Amino acid sequence: MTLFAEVIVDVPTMQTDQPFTYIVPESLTDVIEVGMRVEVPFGGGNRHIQGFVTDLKQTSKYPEKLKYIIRLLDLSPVLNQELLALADYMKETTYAFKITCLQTMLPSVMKAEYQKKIVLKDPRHPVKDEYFPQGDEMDWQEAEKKGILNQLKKLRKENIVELRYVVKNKNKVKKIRYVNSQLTTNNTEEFYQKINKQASRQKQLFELLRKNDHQPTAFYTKQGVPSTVLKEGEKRGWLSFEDVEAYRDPYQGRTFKKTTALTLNEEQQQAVNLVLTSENKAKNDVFLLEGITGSGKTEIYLQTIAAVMAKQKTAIMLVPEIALTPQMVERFKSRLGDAVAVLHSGLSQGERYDEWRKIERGEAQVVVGARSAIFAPLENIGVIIVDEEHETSYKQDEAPRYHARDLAIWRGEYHHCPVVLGSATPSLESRARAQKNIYQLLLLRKRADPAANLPSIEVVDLKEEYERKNTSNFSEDLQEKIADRLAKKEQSVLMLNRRGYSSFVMCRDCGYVLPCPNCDISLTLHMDTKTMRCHYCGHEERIPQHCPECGSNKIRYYGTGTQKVQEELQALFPEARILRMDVDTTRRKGAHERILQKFGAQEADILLGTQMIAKGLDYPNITLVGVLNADTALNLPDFRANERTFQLLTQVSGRAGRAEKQGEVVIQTFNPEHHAIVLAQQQDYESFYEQEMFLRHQSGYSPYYFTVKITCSHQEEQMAAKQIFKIAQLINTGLSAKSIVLGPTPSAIARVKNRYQYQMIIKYKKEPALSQLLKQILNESQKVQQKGLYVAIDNEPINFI
DNA sequence: AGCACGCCGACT
DNA sequence: GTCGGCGTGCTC
Repeated sequence: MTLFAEVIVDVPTMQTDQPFTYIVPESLTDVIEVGMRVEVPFGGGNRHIQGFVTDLKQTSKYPEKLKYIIRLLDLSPVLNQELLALADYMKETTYAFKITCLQTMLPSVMKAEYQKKIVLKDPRHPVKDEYFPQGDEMDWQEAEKKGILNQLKKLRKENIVELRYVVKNKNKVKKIRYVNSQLTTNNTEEFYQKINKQASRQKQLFELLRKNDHQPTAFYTKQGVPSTVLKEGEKRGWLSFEDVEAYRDPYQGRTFKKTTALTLNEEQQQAVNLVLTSENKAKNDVFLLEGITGSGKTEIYLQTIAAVMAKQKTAIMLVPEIALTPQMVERFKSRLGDAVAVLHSGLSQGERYDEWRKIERGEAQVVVGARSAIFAPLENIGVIIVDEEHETSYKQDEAPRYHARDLAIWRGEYHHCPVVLGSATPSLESRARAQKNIYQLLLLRKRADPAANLPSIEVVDLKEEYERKNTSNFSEDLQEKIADRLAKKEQSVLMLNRRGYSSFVMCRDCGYVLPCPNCDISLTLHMDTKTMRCHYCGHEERIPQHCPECGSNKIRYYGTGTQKVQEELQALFPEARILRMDVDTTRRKGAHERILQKFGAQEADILLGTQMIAKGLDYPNITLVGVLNADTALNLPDFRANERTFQLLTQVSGRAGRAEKQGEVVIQTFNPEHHAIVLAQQQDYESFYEQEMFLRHQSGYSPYYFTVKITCSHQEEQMAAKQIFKIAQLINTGLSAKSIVLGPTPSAIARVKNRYQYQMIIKYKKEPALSQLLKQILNESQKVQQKGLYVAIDNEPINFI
């Protein structure tokens, strides 16, 4: 009986985005399984590519003659039924190709590389000497370099050489060579006699082997035994070698001091109990854990996971990439032990693959990782936690544009387990769902450390500073407080908000920022066209010379750099030891950690940085936090600008006074009466939530409306524009009257990598046919595709720019 | 994506 | 008359 395999091939295009049927050769019928990677012939020539088996059947619908699977690339499936189903869900919701979804779920080493080779069919053929002096095959690229490609192409037509495609499996398993002693009480004396009296190294090895059996070769060479002597030992029969599979472990050799659970306060205990009760009942509840900074959310996670582990179940814990600091990893490893696998961007490809294998084999019970850790191949999941659930890094900004939070909820449903979304400042979307009882709200109002008080927050109006002719980045208040900390040998953290740098225009006298007349957001400065533009509706106007509000001519581009600020700061406090942390100083691997470590070790008085310092900083001696410019994020042309500002200010304020010493926060702003700033000062998330929801309702944005962004790009501006307007027409005729279409308009960065971008945004409440319409658009734009025209659909975009 | 097929300009 | 340019269409 012939077996057929449905295969998703590694060709990410619309036309090939479907399973292709292949015959399973008889030799593989017993071993092939759904979820394995295979090598298959595809298209003209002898082209071979990688594919994923998604189904096995006894019959084939496809009548033509089918091709055979060449070989299996795996011994066991790399994707189980759950993850294959998750890929379907991803495809539906992100409009990505199936193959892209599948590959995204696996470590990058599992994506095949292709090598094209030219092979001489008969090694005795007379052309061998001329074209194949060594061996009977040659890389295509090598032939190209040598300039003999055309000749070889001719030989191919004459059937003398052929093309061969090699699908290279990059996932290499690391092996360590172990030494097993063959010495026994019976033969030891005999071997000893055989050692040459002068051969001191051999004697040393002999003694070592008697005491230390089964060690890696490195153990012996470290003691001064050369590898040649080890080989000699094998020859003489004292020892044998054994290659043992090993993991590349980034934490190898590190020991983590075991810690025990901290005592929970009533609120924390209540949260743990509710989540575990849900787990016990195998319900797929989603909890929104809303807790002020320092309320001990991590301890709740740890104890919940520990309880789940005790039931022999597994857990996933997602954290934003930036929060995966050594401090955080240490906390998990030391509490939960070796069962913790950690996945983050700092790992090499090999390390990542090994962590994945550990999980896949069931050797890790807990996975802690950034966005992509949601694809951890765990079975029997008991709880999934998404920490800092409001973080935008959970949304991938390239295809497939998935949101890890959504996939976490999907997996929770699949496993009938609770999902915990944690944050001090939940996204409005999540908080709104909690309001509607779709999620269960768990509130933490107290700091876990009873000695720690919430910091006091002061807002400084920079307009007043300017009136007093202080045009520096440091208000008098902030300067005084920094001086005070320096005197008391306490630490300060200063944040320079770089978001939106120079992209908007503001009046230095009154803080007025040019808004869009139609959209309730600020206009973006486009230097290329010297205009102010709205990204939503396409409104365009001249750059103003005078402030429309107060008539001042001090209206200018706003923004400043960390380096400049550091110089200014150093001039103000010549004796201060300043550490700077921004993209420039953290580019090198591990630089981020080193700076934090240095600051933690009190080797600096002031840490000056961009928003990357807002997270994970937990040092007891920080008693002052200064935000130099709270406004920049506020003025981004994005309906989430208020939310981001509030989140950032809350986050960074939480760095101050985490222990007994009282913390102070100074927020410098041109908009002291803006609700995002006032409510951040009052540390009142709930009021912020209500006010912001009101604004979202008025302006018709998430969570009241769903959004989809469509982007067209092409090297020629006209092509991109033409296509987006064509799409806009299709959308406009296909949508109900209740939905709103913004644009099309050129994207904020009108040209990226020499491609012009146009975008439009669809806002809708209920549009059951939209998904189908979008798929059709993708399909058709592919059909009429002029070379190099790309259409991208971003469902629930995070960045509107 | 990448290959074959096919139809037009510059060469032996 | 042929070699090779790249526009089109298809891949189990």
